[in-house]
Amino acid sequence: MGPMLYLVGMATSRKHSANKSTIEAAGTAVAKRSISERALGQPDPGHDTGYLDELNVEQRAAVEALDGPVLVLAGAGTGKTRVLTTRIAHILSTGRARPYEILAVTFTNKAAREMKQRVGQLIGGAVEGMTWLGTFHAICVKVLRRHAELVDLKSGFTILDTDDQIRLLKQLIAAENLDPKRWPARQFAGLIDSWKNRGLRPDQVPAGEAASFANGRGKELYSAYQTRLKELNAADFGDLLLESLRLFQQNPDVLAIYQKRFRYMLVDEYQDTNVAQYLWLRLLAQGSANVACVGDDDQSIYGWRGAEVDNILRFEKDFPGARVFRVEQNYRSSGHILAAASGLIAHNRGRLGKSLFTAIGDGERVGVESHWDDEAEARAIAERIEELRAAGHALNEIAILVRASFQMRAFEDRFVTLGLPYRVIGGPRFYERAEIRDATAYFEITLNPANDLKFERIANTPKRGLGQASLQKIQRHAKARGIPIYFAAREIIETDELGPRQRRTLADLIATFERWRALIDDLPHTELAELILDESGLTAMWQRDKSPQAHSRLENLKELVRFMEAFESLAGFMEHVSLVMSAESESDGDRVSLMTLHAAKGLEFDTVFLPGWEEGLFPHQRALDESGLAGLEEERRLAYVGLTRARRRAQVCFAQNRRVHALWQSAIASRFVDELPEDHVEVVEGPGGGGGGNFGGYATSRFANAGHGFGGSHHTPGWQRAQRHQKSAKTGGPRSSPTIEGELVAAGDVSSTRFGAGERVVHQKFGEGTIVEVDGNKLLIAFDGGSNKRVVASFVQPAGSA
DNA sequence: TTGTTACTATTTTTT
DNA sequence: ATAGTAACAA
Repeated sequence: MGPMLYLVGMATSRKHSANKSTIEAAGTAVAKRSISERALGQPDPGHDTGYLDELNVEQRAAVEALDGPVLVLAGAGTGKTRVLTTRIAHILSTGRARPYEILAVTFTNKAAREMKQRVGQLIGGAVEGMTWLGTFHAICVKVLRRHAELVDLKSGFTILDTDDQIRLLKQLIAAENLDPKRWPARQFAGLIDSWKNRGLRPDQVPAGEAASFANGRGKELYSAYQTRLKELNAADFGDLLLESLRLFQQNPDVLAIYQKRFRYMLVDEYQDTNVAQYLWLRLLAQGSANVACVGDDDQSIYGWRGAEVDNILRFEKDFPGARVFRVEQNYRSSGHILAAASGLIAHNRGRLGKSLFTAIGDGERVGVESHWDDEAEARAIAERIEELRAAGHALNEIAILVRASFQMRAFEDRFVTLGLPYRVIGGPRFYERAEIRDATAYFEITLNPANDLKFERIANTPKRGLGQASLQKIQRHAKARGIPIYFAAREIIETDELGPRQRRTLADLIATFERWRALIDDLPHTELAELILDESGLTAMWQRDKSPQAHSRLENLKELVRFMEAFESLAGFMEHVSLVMSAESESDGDRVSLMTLHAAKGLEFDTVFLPGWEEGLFPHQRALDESGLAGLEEERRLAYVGLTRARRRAQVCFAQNRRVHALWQSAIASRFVDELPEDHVEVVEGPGGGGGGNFGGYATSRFANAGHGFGGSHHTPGWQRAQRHQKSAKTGGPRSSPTIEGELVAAGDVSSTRFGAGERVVHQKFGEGTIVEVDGNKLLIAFDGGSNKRVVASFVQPAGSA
């Protein structure tokens, strides 16, 4: 069905007659396109603009509109980054600006890196001159370091990470004699963050909101927090933006410098900007007004952390004379997938409207399938993956996108038992891991003893008998003398304030730091780092640790030192650490990717599995409760993002029963499932097609629709239902028999293993255990953690073999 | 000061 | 269920 150029998606927006014309325009685009494309295909005489030939008409128009405000609405897979990078190349090659006169902002370091690299491909070494290409935060830091004194900071200010922030807030809450249980620091951190996202300083917070925390003392507390930050010469992430905004607002002369400097401005993912970023940008754009924002309102999925879709919807009003370009040819997905995604997103009301089309052809329809529960779901998907692999598909081209990270467990369990290589994307970032934070805290104090929060972090890590009692004494002394804790500690060891034992350990610690500090200039920084890791006892601490992750933590520490080699000095490295909170390294091997939908934005795969499309989970109940219709629409955009990640195959599924927390709940299909346009969907119906051998019970756990599921086929005993009613069950089936039918796969590789029953082994995820039974290449292991699992032999190692 | 037990919250996540 | 945290006891 369908013409070569497949047209999909209706621009659905109540407003703008413009959208109507979009539909019509899209209708005629097929014919017009090829003609105008040919017409424009001729190289523009005069300039060396070969890079423009790579673009289609729409992209090219967006690139060539250099003057004045421009909004580029670039749908999923339409070459958004290409437009941005080519635009930069165009500005440079037409001599409109020098590299350092272009401001290009992204949200993530990854995006910044990619942009830099791709601009480099277009224009060569000149990218190095693009000093103002980076994340909002990185650019703000750069500005703030130059003018720190104007916002009550010193140029060497430190950037607080989340841990530091929480620790500080805890202290403040305690100082105000508030019940830390009733007023958790975490929650307050979130509140402050949301204020900062909206560009609100303490005096600007609406009274009602400020009163909502700490018995109405929220505002005072926020204010106290800011004061404390200045005392510590520190800024949190929100401050980077907020303070540079204040800098511009309160110092017109400084603002003028940057307005003049940035002749051209480009913003990536504009739909993700928050109010503070918007205000910041608008101030700067009042200079040259050559601001180009690229984004897709349909992919705005970060509303919950302050992003304002409104920014993109309002663009034409905010930037008078703005021109809007739509880039609508999708180069990623085949027809049915794109059509399904477009049909789904058409249910949203507040959107600018786009009609994506693809020339790739119809391809496969989007599969819709239901399963009995989350385990059956994982089993079925893993099975499909095995099939794809057997058919020659690379695992790297397969992804499973979930709504919430707890869903990953079922898949991980399944993959581990099958021995299917997978990788989890997202999760705790490298620099957020405890061992890395501890290590960097030691580095930081060596460089900068005045960093109180870091000192507090490691004073008793590893445990050295300096508990909170001692720490409090030091803190009190520091406060009384008005000096940083480190120096207070150095003074207090001269007194009898502490017990003799604590006094000695503290003196030791301080002396060690002094010794390290003396070595900064004499020792290569990586060697110093290794020395610090050893002498601090951190290495020993993890070597002693018997938990299954201890080994990987040690690996991480080694990785950290390796990572440092890329920097010139310890100080250079530390500056980097505070801003670049990611260091992905493991991209090796052919693996299935497992991640949240949020983490998937910007990625693409041949095959995408979208499990868990159930009411309450997706759309998530909380999104609905907290944000109503807006929340629902954001969830729908998330579904849209998920579908549009797929190039050739997308498989949606939902479970009829899902364990939420501890108890089983019956689930109903997500409304999004029924919003998919029927013509582009392939429903896997009923148990009829099953009968896959002896394991029919699992192979046939596919029902057309939940709700009507006559789930009681031969292999679905009543215990599930029983479970639902009497949620007492201690040994729910899943736990005690995790992998009854592990035989389904891995049958090809039954070579005996080097293991025997009774041997001690280590598993990366489950820790140590004893082999109970050997069955081909699969081992039944009683893990010390108390669980019995069946695991493929290649996933374990003999215990004790480092 | 450290280790134990009780209690609670549990979407998404960058900088 | 479970993990992370906070109060409590040794």
